[in-house]
Amino acid sequence: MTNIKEIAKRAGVSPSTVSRALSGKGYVSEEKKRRVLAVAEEFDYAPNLNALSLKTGITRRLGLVAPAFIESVSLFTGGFVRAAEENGYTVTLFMTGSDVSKEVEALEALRRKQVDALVFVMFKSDLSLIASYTKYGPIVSWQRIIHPNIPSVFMNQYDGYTIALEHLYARGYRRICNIYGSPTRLNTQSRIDAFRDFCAKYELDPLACPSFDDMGNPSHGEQMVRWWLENGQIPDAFATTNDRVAAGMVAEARRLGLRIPEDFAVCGFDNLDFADMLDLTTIHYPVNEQAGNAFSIIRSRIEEIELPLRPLKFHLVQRSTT
Amino acid sequence: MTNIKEIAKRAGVSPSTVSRALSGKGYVSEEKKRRVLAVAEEFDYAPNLNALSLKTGITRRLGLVAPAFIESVSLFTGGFVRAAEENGYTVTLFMTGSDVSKEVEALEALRRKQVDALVFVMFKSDLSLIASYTKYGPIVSWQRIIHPNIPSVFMNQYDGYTIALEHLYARGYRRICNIYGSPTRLNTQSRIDAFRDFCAKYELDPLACPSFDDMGNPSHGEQMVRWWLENGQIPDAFATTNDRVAAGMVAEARRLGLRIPEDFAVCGFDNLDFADMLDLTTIHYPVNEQAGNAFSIIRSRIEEIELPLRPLKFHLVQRSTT
DNA sequence: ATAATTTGTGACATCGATTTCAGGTCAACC
DNA sequence: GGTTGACCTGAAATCGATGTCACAAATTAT
Repeated sequence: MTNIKEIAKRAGVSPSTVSRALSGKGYVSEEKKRRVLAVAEEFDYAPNLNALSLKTGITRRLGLVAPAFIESVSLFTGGFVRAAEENGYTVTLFMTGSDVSKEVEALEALRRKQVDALVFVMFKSDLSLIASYTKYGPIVSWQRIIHPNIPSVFMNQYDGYTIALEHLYARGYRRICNIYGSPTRLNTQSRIDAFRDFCAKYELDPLACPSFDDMGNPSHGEQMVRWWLENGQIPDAFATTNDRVAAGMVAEARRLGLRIPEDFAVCGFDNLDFADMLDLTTIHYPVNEQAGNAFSIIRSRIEEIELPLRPLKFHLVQRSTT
Repeated sequence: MTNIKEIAKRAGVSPSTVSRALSGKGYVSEEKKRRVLAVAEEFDYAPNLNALSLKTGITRRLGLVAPAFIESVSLFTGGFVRAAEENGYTVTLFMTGSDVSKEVEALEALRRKQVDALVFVMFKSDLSLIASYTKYGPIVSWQRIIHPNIPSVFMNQYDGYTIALEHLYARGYRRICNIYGSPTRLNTQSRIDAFRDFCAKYELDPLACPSFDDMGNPSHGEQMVRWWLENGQIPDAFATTNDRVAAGMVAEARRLGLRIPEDFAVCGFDNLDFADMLDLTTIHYPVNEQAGNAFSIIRSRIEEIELPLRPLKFHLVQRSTT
């Protein structure tokens, strides 16, 4: 274990001088600097980051809290880690399985100074509980929330959903069915608003087709197709929560011998990897870049600097399901 | 910042006694113990983990090094993080983008005691370079390698590939085409062996159908389909590197109006999430459990204990593409 | 020539914990 | 009564870095 003291002894100087020589801060004579650098090189010196963290109170480690590493989370994680590493930060993972006690463990890690800040991809805890930890470091949320101390990097899905609806309309579909996620999420409300405004604009009857709540998995998509086959005429098109639901619909339709988009059209949301494989029309959600913004917010708080956030936009990726 | 000294003062004892009271090691009178615990509670004490790491030389942090968070990596990561967290470890991510210098950064993090051990999901560096860091902590590889100091948790794909081939044979396919990954990987060699033995067993002509190397992405699968349409009669069935290639084939076939499995059958490998959505027959690879084994190896080295590894097996998941 | 800076260096305190060590009390045992 | 050992406690060293401070030498300014 070559530490700074060891190097100091070998180079015939004090530990303070070694520290100065290596960090480049403060005055050190050229000659001693050379000697220290040579010795450090020779004895393969590497600073102990734990000592540094203890001394400075800064770890340059960020915690990312997510329920599981399903695809959209992986996308976010990838973008976040890239941004972090480019700026000399490192990312520590906390996997909660939507278990509140695991979320608390992540919060405790912040309190115990294992990480400098946290980003919650998704959480179940009370917002007030999470907020009570902001005194230990910045906390950012991807999940759309409103709280003075916890910035959230959500994108307003009103715009994205409107793009989907306009696209379906342009393709000639008139009986459009909405498949929503959890009604308690703010994003769902935005989508409902988007649909209402869309109907008003084109003078469509918003009641011509029911909406469905709490859909999110492929199995929900499968159920949806079967439900319509048993309960009346299937709508022209479906605007869905996400690609996973849409994928379930496409898969079930194929199994049942239905044709897409002739029998019904489907538009996904997110543009995950597999959307391409399924040839699914979808709304591209720039998750990667958004994760970069989450990092920028955290960094600007930690380093107390202004950082610009990249403006992000949804856009349509048309494929063969509409 | 309530530290142990603060608690000591408030409780009217020495820091040593506080430490003993909280850790439960050594003698402390019942009365002082109660007092210390009460004060710690009251002042919301939480130990500083950096101080602990510095003192003990142990961080209980593990590094996971991967090129990117594509699906199979996410699966591995999920399994690894779960196992780690269950045992009081935390996982820090290093994303390399297959860049050797980024791999070195992860190795340096081990040297600087930011993590206690590393698991490489995949790497490009020289094995000898990585091996030179094993003196700083255990290093485990998922990528199949052979090195005395770096255990690798690979599964022999001979067995898995044989299952795929036997299945295709049982379904009546005789002209079977192999789509391999990188020929330098040991797993590819195992698959080639599996195919040779398979042909010998059923007296098939191993030259009746060419094999393809270096395939790994959906786009490769698409190219493959088009290549066959231009270059002669398409084989009965394809055994592929992974689900991604298989997905590309399925997608392209649908686009071109080919029927699967009538025009050709496809068997994937890995059983990733989207295989289900595509209704893809594939070989299930227990990545999750294997990640758990990777953790067990690391833990057994760190804590110097014996831990059993779970025996893992490939199995077929039949869906509609064969 | 003297005052004021700039440069260069090491001793020492500090970050926040654990752990060793030395010393003290008290009961039990021979 | 003296020895032994369990119980209890706090001072001080330690982990490995940084940074303040005091002091000295060299350089520049007045």
